[in-house]
Amino acid sequence: MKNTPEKLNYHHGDLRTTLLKVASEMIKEHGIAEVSLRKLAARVGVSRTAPYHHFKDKNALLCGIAESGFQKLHQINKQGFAENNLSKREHFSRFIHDYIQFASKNPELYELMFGRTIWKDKSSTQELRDCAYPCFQFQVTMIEEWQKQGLLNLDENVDDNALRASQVLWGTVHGIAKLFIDGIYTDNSKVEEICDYAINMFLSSKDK
Amino acid sequence: MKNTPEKLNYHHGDLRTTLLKVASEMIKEHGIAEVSLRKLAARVGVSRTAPYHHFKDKNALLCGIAESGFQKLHQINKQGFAENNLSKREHFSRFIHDYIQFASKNPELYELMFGRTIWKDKSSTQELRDCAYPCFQFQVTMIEEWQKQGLLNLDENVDDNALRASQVLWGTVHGIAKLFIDGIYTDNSKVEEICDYAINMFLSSKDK
DNA sequence: TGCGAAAATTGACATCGTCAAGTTACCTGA
DNA sequence: TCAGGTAACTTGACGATGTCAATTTTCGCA
Repeated sequence: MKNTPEKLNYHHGDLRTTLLKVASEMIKEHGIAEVSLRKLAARVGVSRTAPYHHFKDKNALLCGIAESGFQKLHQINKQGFAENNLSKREHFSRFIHDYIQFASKNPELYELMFGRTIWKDKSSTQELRDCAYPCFQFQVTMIEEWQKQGLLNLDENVDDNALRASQVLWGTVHGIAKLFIDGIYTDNSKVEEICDYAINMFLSSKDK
Repeated sequence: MKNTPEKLNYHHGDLRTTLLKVASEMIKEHGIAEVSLRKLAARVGVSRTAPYHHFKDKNALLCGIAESGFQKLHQINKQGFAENNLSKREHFSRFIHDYIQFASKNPELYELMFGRTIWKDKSSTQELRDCAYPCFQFQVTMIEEWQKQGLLNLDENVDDNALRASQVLWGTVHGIAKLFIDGIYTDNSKVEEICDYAINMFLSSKDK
């Protein structure tokens, strides 16, 4: 019944959560650039400086939103990896497709998660790092797994295989995602096709 | 002798060029975010609105800078391609390394060239597009060439090979570049190594 | 009941992009 | 030579933004 949150009260009650939620919506709908603390505060029905009692500054709030993005992505990866009626090739394929799907469906969030706004100049929050690193690490571990199983078309002469393979692979999906998100690749209907092509390029010949 | 440009004159003489030059320096030294029209104007020794007589708005000025970036990149690619005492494998390798080198050495410029500031929302200038598309196209053509020569580890079942291969390949280098530039990959000393690994992954087995 | 801390507010400031109106310098044609 | 138009440039102003400082309101606990 009380679905419409009444802002009668001086104390909002759960402003922090509300700010994150509403800001996420604003980002999703109008893009990161359109989010200002003042507009956000207005939309929540609170004074312009109220958010400062819950976030050190704008950057901290954005980090908070990015956190939830990493949680979501991490969860997606874990789900895919846990799917146990798939061949390793299918697992690999699913990982790539899931990743790109996530990026295409949440372009603004993805931009925020990996954009320089946050990571450049060490402006990332400790909490964000605590959220993001396990997510990164999980991806590295997955790829390491496939690499050990000989799924990938890799260079036997390199020692540091696992790390390098995952760096290149992540680079590829990240790059494709970015090129789409930033409007350089424009034909969105080709996303999956490009992914499939990438997957094939990465597979060792015997697994094609 | 007259190396110090005297700003005595009401009419600057060549403000447009100067703005582009100084703005480029500012970008290179302090990053895109630190460039404001006002600071730029001040540094050039001109009033805050003077730039508006040479550029429609800030975005147009940034596009102007990006233009020169694409020209530089295009030139680098052409040079590499023209080098005729290299094997095709070496050509391919050089292309990748050159690209990443360019990105690492001009991170802020690269960010500008491919960032959403410019390409999102069709805010790119016509002149910029006239500069960028040939650059893109050249890359596609090069990759198409290597693909025809059977250099790449690609999927014979796909029709649209050339375009797809170039999209994936560009995605990879772009992604790696971005991950470094945006501060997610932090060990810059490993750039070349990662590139070499990528190159090996892309090469068809017989060419390794 | 009273009091301290937490939550929220208003006021203020600097910075920014950009518009409008005015001023200055140059160039061209009579 | 000079009149006048035009391009280059300037000052003034506006609204938006992030954020600080000082203040007020409310809550929860002793």
